[in-house]
Amino acid sequence: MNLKDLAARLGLSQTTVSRALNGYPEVSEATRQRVAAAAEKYSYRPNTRAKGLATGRSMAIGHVIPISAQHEMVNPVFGDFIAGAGETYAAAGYDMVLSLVQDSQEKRVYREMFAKGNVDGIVVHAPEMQDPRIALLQDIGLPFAVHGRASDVHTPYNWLDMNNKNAFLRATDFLLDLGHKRIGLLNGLETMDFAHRRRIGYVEALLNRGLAVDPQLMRSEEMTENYGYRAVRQMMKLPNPPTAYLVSSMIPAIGIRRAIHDAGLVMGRDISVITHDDDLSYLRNGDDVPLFTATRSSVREAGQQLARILIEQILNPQEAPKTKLLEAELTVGLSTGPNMEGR
Amino acid sequence: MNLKDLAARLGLSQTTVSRALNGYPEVSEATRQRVAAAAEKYSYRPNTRAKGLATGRSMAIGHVIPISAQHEMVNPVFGDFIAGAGETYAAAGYDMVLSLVQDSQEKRVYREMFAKGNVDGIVVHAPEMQDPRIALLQDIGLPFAVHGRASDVHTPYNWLDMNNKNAFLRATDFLLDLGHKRIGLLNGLETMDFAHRRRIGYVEALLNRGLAVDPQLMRSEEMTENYGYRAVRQMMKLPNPPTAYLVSSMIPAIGIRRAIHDAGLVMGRDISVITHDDDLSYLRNGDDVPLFTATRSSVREAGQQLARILIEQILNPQEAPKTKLLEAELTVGLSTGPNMEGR
DNA sequence: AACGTTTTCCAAAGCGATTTGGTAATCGAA
DNA sequence: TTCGATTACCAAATCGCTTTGGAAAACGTT
Repeated sequence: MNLKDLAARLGLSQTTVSRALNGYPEVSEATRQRVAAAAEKYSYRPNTRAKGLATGRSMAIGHVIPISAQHEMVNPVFGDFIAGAGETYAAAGYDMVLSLVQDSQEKRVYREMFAKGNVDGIVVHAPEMQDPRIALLQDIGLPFAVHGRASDVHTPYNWLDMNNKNAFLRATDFLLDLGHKRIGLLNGLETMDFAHRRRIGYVEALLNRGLAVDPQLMRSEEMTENYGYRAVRQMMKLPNPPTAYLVSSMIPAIGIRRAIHDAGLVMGRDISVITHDDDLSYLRNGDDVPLFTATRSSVREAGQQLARILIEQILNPQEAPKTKLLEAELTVGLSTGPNMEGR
Repeated sequence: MNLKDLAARLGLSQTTVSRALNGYPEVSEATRQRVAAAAEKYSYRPNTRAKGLATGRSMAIGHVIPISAQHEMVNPVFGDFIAGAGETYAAAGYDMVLSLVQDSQEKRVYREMFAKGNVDGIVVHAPEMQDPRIALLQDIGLPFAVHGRASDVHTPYNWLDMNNKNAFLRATDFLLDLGHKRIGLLNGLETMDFAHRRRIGYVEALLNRGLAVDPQLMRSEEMTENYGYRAVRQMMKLPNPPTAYLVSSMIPAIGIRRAIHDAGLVMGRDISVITHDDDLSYLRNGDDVPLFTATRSSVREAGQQLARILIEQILNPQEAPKTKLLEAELTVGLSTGPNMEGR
């Protein structure tokens, strides 16, 4: 059933039917009712492509997920972020189109998306410190919003970020307050902007107390379970091993827990662990009592809010970019305790 | 830059330019070259919506992700499946459009997707035993392919499934061969078809050896880490607790590991665990030695192959539906050992 | 040279919506 | 009664592509 048929069935012109359905005023209330009823009856839905062609908008938003050639890992955070964004899109009538792209091809894909006109805007994932995608998208003139920030990009753009530096500063402070002096940092890849900011927070907290920053205690890798396990096993062999660890995600934190157990120690008593917790739906941090002491910030909520920012930008292209910084919440769980060394 | 402009610049008709770019024969090789060069130079890309309107195809495939109201969890498997499917789509020139939908609304969404014509086909996720979506999609006449199967649906349709029954039968056999008599089953939600089949495999293995099936040893819940922990803690309190566990995914398996440790026991020595492993990129089962004994089947590969099946169906709508059953591979890791009870 | 084929191109008609630029019909006020 | 304004509708243009139905030019054959 298309507009033409529907109009014919109603004995009206396509114009009138279209106007009636789209809420334009130049249609009498009576016919509007009649049209609405018929549309319902024949379950008429305007063809997306035709509508898009006529209006010049596609009512779709693109998410380009870079798959790096070396470590072809899908960010585990991705599912929940998408779920959040998807809720907002659905409510606003937007579709979400996903492209999985080799990161070498990413720029080409952005240009193509614009040229082919199949999205009205783009969400940029996993920004690096001087991420070239931002300048590219500004250059192209395609509305976009970034999940995170790029430290070395200084032109304004839409972003939503968790306050990574502050979260890790507070977490480190918390461990220092418990008497820990040697704290291992298991960071994500520090080419990623978020990881870079986290390290800054960690370092700043140490320096604030006049403590030395030991490169041997700092790691930066992709956040897998094994990474947590391996890194901690190795650091434990140091002459002066850490008494506490700060880790970037629940998944390596689980690996840390395993390493601690394997060494015959107890997490929270012998060794303290704080993790960042993205509040993933399938990896809840304990039922009532949080398992890990953690800085928590819901990635799903981030998805919701960033989607809203982008949609607003699309609707009002002249408006200045919006930014939002979410603060993480520090919840104390069972994985931390006072430094018992030398008691 | 659109077709009209490009044709004007070349002094050719839109027809000729279109044909040249789409590889039709009625264009001389010389002008084809000329057109290709100009298209490249002005980086011309046909507008997706216009092309779709003209051809009647949208070159997009829909994935409807149901979000159930009770437990609004995003399946952790989802990211990797999408990654696999995405590779195939990209290679074949298809876009992927995602809809996150409250499961109560799901049927409406399928109908709308068809009516609005914004996808050429659909991938059905997480089928239940008598999944009504299959009949619905057949009724609508929209090409689709199912990741998994629906036991109670007997009309032919495209599907790709892992041999869940066989995997769990073999895993159970493996534990029985090690001398375990009481084996706990931590299954996924058994309204899901895959979980139902897994239970059948488990039960069949027990019955084959004339062993009783104890309902107290069988659980069926959403596959979170806490689920694994809680269930095993509880089963351990039984007068006659299991000496081994069979679990549906790595994530609850990690919870089981925690429960075993917390009880002061050693996994693989005191208690054996076998898990199914979807081979997720961010949850590898150990580095060189597998951590868990597991039945493994790559969900990413499943995504790739199912996407291929669907695309074929779209291109040849008259062809009979295709099906594919992947066998899981049993890899022995550190989490299993002989039953030491009473030695 | 004549004639049928093949090659190479083009004008125009779609695809299914929105939107522009109207026109009758009705209404109110002078 | 007349005339401008308002109401309620419509025909046709438009978005950017593909595709149909030619038609002119080149070619081959006799």
